Amino acid sequence: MDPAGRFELFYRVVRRVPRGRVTTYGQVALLAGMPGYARHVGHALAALRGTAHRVPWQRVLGKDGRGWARIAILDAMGAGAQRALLEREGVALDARGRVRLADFGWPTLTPRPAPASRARSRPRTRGSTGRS
DNA sequence: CTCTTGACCACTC
DNA sequence: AGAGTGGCCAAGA
Repeated sequence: MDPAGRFELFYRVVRRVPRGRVTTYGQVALLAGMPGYARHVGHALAALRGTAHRVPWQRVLGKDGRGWARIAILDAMGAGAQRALLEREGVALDARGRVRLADFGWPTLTPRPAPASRARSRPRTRGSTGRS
């Protein structure tokens, strides 16, 4: 398949993000069936700059902490543009530019109130190389 | 071809 | 809470 095919896989996932919602690079990679490839999602979206696309790239943020996401674009202008677009969609960003996934996250996560016992059970077991 | 950087993520100190 | 570290893989210099 053509090289762009792989990116298309990510784009397809991003396109599923409804307006007014946000997701994270890692989540996109996971939904695309390529866990651990969050970085590639970033590259794929970066490749969209200035090109004709219908990918809501602004709805993809970097994960910040447990239930928060944050704009990960290094370029100040790109980051500003993303923030503006998100606000226009109704996504409320914190003073620090963070978004609460519990409110705007996608897909809708199961509301998991922090249990009294610190049984975290390690949500991401990406220790394995995932190869072979 | 090697080295560096990157729109990442999670763990550790 | 902030900084450092390791890991993943791709693209650009």
